[in-house]
Amino acid sequence: MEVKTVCLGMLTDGPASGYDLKKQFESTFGHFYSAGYGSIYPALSSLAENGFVTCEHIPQDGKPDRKVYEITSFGRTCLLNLLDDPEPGHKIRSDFLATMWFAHLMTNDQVEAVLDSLVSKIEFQHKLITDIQATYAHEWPAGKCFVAGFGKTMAAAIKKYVEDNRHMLADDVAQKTAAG
Amino acid sequence: MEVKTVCLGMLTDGPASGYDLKKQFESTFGHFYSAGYGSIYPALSSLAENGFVTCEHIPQDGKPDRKVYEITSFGRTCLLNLLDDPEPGHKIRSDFLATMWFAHLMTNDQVEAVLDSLVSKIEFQHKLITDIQATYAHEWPAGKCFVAGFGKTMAAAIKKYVEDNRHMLADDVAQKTAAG
DNA sequence: ATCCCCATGTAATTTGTTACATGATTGA
DNA sequence: TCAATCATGTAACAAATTACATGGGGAT
Repeated sequence: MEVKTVCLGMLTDGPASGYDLKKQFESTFGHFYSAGYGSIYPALSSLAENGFVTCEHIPQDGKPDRKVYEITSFGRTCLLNLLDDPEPGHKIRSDFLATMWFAHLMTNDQVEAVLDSLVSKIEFQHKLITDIQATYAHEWPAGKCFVAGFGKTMAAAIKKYVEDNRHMLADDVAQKTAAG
Repeated sequence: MEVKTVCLGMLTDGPASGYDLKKQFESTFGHFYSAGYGSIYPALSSLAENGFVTCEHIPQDGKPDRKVYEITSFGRTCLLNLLDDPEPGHKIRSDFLATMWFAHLMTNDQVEAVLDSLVSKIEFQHKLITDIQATYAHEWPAGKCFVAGFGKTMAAAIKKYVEDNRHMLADDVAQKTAAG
């Protein structure tokens, strides 16, 4: 699913600016989808050009005009078609796991540092989702609750797996050292 | 981490062709990193051009020459540097979760179909890792065991989460129907 | 017959990332 | 005074995906 489609979907919750959408990409979508301004702004322009959304320019003092986008009924219809894929992807691109695959080529300290970094990122992610849930979950439809719960469950599973199994890696390095 | 680096790393297990590496991307790397021929062949050419690997052309009858690549000691040194990043990424790009985020815009049947598709993909992935473990785990260093275990644990956690929580989504659609 | 496996590669296209460019307001 | 927040956008670049192009051998 491209950034365009996600932006269009986000606008079903009400009108918003590119800046607003970026915040949503960082918060609620942070654990499964990312997009920067360089993708969002062109996506919104393109959506507006093609009549999926309308754009209202709101002048502000000292800042560029705030451009608030609103989904059109045409946009809504198209969104439903775009969401219709019965087999949406779920892809992991993990440099972390790729690195661990080659752990035997690294020093114990390097491996430990990588593991620590992952755990702290995952803890941050878990906390972020928890905070967002506390604020918004009461007004969310089931799908959003499902997604947030998914993120927390994965974060918890990753943390537990790493903590339960990181000793394997240390042991392996120790053996290398003993053998070498 | 780019495809080039992963290919270089794979070659530390011994000489291999692009075709061989592709199989590895589909099997052991399947759950966390993907690459097609369109990325792999150019990556190997580039590695050879820059002296990270050597290439032996093995003539075959009826088929194109098999090109077997072997890592050089220079390539090995560079690989260690490339693996040195203490904060490797771990990114999810989930059209599945994005779709579920908008579940309230979809019909119950659509949501169910998406969920079924994910579960069957995840089951396939879990089985694939299990089969590979059965064949290779005894000769694997700890890092590879860690990565395979990670994949299985995630697959199991996803399956359980979806099965335990999919009723939420059905209920939500039922409410929509009752309300509309 | 037909399909899958073997085996390589290029080129066009799509997509996204990063760096650049600007600049006022607000709170610590 | 310094960092963060607000607010937009373009252009260059990097990277990967997809489609195209070829073709024999072996199994069912």
